[in-house]
Amino acid sequence: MTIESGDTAQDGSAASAAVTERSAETREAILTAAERLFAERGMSPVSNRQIGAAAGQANNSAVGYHFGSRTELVVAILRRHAAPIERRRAAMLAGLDTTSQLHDWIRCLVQPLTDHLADLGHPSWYARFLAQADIEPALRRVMVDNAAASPTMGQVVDGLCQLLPALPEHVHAERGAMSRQLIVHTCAERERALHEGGPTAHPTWQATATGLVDAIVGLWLTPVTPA
Amino acid sequence: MTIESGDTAQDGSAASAAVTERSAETREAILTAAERLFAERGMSPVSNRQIGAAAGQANNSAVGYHFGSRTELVVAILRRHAAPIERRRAAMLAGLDTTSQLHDWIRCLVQPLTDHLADLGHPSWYARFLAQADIEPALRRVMVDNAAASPTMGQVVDGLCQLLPALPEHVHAERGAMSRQLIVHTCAERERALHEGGPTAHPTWQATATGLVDAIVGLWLTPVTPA
DNA sequence: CCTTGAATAAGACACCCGACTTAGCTGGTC
DNA sequence: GACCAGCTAAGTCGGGTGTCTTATTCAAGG
Repeated sequence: MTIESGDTAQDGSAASAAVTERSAETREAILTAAERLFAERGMSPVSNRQIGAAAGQANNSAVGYHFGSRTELVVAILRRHAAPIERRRAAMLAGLDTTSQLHDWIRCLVQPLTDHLADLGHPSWYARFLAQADIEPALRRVMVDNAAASPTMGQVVDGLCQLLPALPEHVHAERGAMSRQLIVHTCAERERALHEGGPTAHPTWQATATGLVDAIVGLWLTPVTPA
Repeated sequence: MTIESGDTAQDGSAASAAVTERSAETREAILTAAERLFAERGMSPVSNRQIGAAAGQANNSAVGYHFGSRTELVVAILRRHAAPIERRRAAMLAGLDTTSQLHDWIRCLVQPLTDHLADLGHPSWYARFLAQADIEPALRRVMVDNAAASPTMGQVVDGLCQLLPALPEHVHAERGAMSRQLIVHTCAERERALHEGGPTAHPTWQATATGLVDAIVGLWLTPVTPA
């Protein structure tokens, strides 16, 4: 039998604390292993067996037992990072006021992720994982749904709309998509360079965020060539 | 025995025109099938057997016969599109002069691809294929090597360097990478939307190019926040 | 002490894959 | 006409994978 999605099984009263704790530990181990393997090799070529083995599980179907489907596994990885990122964004939003510039608002878009990546230390895999999930045709929908579910993200978008020049609806949508792509793939590229020991454009995640904010500000403020 | 990479086998004098032509036809069929399957499902989950079957080949190892390795298959797909794109870029470069603006040079970066995609008609898969190859860890190197081998690309970069404000070396590299990411993934996103019948930011590839050029110009002209 | 149920271990089964081998077909060469 | 080389068809084989089934461990409760 598989566990119902979402939380660990503690329905009724039968589940003991020790058991659920052990389960939670292996869940974490599986999530960590899966995130690493996905980032390194991509999603599809990594089998559930390999993930389980990398997580120290001898059971063939350990992954299937704790997470029903592949999609739920990905969602669980996203959720594990979403919480701290949301917390950072909420804190940054609280520091804004009516005198804040466009830079400050866009920084709320970028820095929660880069700070989180910096906090993860070296090596990290989350940025590359995000890039993989962003491309995988079957997972894009999960990505955007997960992003849309973020309450702080909505606040940032609202704030941006008031500061930005009036733009046609389709240009607004286009540049939003571009901003997302820049953030995800630039972070992934830097993380990859860090992992391989190659050269990086910026010495720190903080500097990377600054470069990204500059670029995205320019992207939004550039004039629209009429069709 | 496998064919040596590159062209079809016509060493010595034994190869007849009819045979090589038949071989070229199945090569084309395999390339077309592979490009479509890769774009739809990603690289790794698609097996050589499936590609061969989709190309109408009954042989298990048809792909392995015509293309030695997986990488060479990808390179062959890239090369098939590279030629017409190069041709377009060369023609655009010939139309530039000393009065050309930054917009015009950056258009030489974007429009050869978008025009090519428009020329492919509907449905096309090349943009999504590029995005997949850009992410696949094992294929990134092939991508950049292939791009660096383009002579017209070098001319564009040279032209841009003269028009752009003086930028620190690392910022220059960063924004170049961002430009590439924007082009590839924005085109992939539009192609995906076209394929799924969803809404698109722009009605045509031409308009998409204009939006991309605007964004990339803004990206390059935005001031650099000092560290 | 024995049972209960969750979590894991260990294995069985059918399936698909890549690599390899063999055979058949076709069109040119001598 | 015999021959040959390139291309394709068809099949074999070992290995990895997902799913399912059974056995084992372990803590809590009667």
